[in-house]
Amino acid sequence: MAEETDRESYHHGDLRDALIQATDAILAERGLEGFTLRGAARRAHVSPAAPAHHFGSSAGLLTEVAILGFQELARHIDIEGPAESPTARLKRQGAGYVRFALAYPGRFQLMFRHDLLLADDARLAAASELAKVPIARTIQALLGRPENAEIDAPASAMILAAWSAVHGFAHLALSGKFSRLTPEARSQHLLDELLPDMLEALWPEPGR
Amino acid sequence: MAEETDRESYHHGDLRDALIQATDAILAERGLEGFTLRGAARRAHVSPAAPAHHFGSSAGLLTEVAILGFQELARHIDIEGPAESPTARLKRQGAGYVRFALAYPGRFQLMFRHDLLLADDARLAAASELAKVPIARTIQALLGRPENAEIDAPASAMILAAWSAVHGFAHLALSGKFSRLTPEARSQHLLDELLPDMLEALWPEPGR
DNA sequence: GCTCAATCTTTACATTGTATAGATTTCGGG
DNA sequence: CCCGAAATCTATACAATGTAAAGATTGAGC
Repeated sequence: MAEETDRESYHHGDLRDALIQATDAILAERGLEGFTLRGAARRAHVSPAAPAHHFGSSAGLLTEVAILGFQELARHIDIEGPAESPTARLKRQGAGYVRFALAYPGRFQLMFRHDLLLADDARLAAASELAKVPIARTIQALLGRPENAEIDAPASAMILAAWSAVHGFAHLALSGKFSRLTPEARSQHLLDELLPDMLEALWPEPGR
Repeated sequence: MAEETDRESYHHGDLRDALIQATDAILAERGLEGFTLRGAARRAHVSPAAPAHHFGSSAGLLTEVAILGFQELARHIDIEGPAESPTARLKRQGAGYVRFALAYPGRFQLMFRHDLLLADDARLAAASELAKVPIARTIQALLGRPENAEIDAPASAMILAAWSAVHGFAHLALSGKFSRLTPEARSQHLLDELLPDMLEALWPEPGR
């Protein structure tokens, strides 16, 4: 089975982007386990060694996809909503975090597999931090801090708590630890029942 | 480089257990990325195909190791301690969870990689549930429920919250998301500072 | 228009998981 | 005791993977 390289011109034109798109598509269709560097190259109609020139290695390509993933995650968290209490906002953001993880499990799992990524890539670290910003802002409001106040120790602990709780929930869900339900019904049940209940247990809404 | 199979007798004697031990040792020494089925076979001085007869596949062997991991995790959580408030006990158990993850990262990561395990193995599921029991017991006490009371919805939400928080913390730590510190100092800092602060933010100790 | 660097292919290699078939040993029933 | 069958392990083989090395092709700047 020869590698399909039926292309009109020798040069691809925009191989770098094509490989990133191909990888993202594979993650969506077959999950992280379904990804291989050669598979991505096939999908972009280039030879197995072509990706190396643009990304150095498999980890280089995956790092680019992970960066896009963190940016997309930030967008899922930072959704606009009605005027609401800080705790309600925190819950909506937490739901956004988990909704992203369940909707794009391949992307999400990749983003935290630092054995597959260029661990000390500055842009990756920056993108990762980016996703934390909206949560941090809400926590500050929840603690009654003024806008743009410095993040002190209690606030930082609370941010870590919120992040860990939703991340742990998402990761446990994707690891199959909540799976007594059918796969289709599960996502909705997780988002509509389990997650709100958990968040309510951690940050009770005053008017309840 | 031939596979080393210098053994006095044709049969190994206790290959099944030897392979489990070899795998666990590899996880400890080189992490989960360092594991290969052939490597485990080499370490047990048998041929590459020998494991298949005892475990069917790589996932079969790893599942056995994961089961042991969950049992060991349960032991790390269920440590005896001085008489204390339920919140204090919950924090000690949470610290046990995270301490296990940081001390045995290879094991811990494996336990939640259901792409590497026999996902619907009953014994694995049981071992996984086992680790949740001590936490559930403490939550019941924290909510003022009588001993051996049924777990109602609020309790279940709280258990999920505690589990998710410590699991998320551990997973984020192992994914390198807290890594501004040197690797040696990090574990202690995480366990002595960050984690207690986070748990204190979620379950404040009355006398503080 | 020429040169050179960028881009991509070809080929090759070590390594992996595991399927298949054969060798060796153990063990229980006559 | 012994002998056939089952259990256990080896040998061989194969398709796939990541990527290194060397060669082919193209485009961009002078």
